[in-house]
Amino acid sequence: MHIDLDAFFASVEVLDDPSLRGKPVAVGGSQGRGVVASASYEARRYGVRSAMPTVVAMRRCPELIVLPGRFDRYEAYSRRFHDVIRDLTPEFEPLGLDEVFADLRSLRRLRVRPIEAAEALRTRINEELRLQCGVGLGRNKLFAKLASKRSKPRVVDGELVDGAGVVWVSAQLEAQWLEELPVRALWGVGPATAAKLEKLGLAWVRDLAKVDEGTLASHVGPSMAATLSAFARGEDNREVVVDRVAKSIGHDQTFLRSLHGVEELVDAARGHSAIVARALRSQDRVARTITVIVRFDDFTSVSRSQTLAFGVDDEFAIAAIAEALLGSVELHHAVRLLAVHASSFLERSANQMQLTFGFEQTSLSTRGQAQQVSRERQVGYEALRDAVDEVRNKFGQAAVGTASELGAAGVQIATQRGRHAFGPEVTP
DNA sequence: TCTGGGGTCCTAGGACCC
DNA sequence: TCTGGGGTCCTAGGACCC
Repeated sequence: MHIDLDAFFASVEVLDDPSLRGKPVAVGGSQGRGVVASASYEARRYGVRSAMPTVVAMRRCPELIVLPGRFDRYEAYSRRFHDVIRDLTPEFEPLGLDEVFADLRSLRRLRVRPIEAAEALRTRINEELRLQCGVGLGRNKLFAKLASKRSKPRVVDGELVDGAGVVWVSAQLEAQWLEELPVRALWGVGPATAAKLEKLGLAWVRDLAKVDEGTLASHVGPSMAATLSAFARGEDNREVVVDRVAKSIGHDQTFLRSLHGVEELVDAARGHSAIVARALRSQDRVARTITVIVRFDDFTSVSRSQTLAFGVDDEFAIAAIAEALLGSVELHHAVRLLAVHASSFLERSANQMQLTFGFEQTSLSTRGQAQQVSRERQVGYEALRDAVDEVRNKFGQAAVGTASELGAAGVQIATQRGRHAFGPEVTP
């Protein structure tokens, strides 16, 4: 079973502000370089779509209401969504905040009928969460996902047409879809792969079934070839994976105005590092690999990464590594995006060594050789940092922070009542 | 019209070990 | 004197998903 919430972010915004109901609403970046993350069906009638630049969306629909997005709210709704699924079965796998795959095989002996379970689920999601959703039932992930897509409302000639809500894929329907769907409809086939297949004269799923896997592999690689050949036969052996654990954590930011020079980048990287470090600590994990990604104004990107022998979860340590990595990037253009990612996780308790205070003076040429830091000083620092984490968890991210995260403009403390600014002469 | 931010997975080359 | 094959790990880049 695949369940997909309709226009999720936009729908949550409408629930929280009923005056938006019936209006074209989009969630996404409203400023210069933003894109649409989610659009209400009213907005879709104008041709507004996810991933569309907001300026384009505004052109198509001048009265579009663009909201910045409140991910805490979406996460809260997502948890409630998962709670409802969990009542049916614990065997489910979320994909992002608004979709899940559920494995219904173990429900057979309980004599739960999939169609009835799907209908009941839809009713509960509608009544308890006040959200709409589509449900697909199929023999594997491939068909379940295609089915949930078919179950949804859609825009035809600018008019909204209701979906069936639940779609079950019969053997006949399987055959029909394999016959009539374009390759682009398949999971894993995006613009690049579709273009390659197009060149081979393979525009339809039925075409894939005729070409041998080896030929396919020489054009799209062995893994993709195997997947596509299987899909073309209606086969998909992907399991529903319960309790997937993240393999990387990162923070990407596209700047309103592009950055110039390594100093501006290093400044920005401090903020990124703090966000990544906080996420790491909240999950009691440390990362051995730190990656920076730089995207230039011409949209080319470069990445640099370094793997250490031990893990880090400290903003200063991560920022120091990021800074060294950024130093090896040739800045031939202005930079529109900077990302800092952490991967190769270890449990915090399994970590051999912690790298924290004082690392910023360490030359990275020593590659993983931590500067000797007095144990006392390190323990004191970690206690301080953990206390800061606690304050933030209780009172919000803006409650307390370091000056370096805020940049050269000085220390600013945001409160719910107002904003107090202190000049750069203040010593934090 | 001009391209987000959170992720996953794959590929290819190189270093290194046995 | 020149060179194998199996394997792991790391780095960089790219495609894709929501």
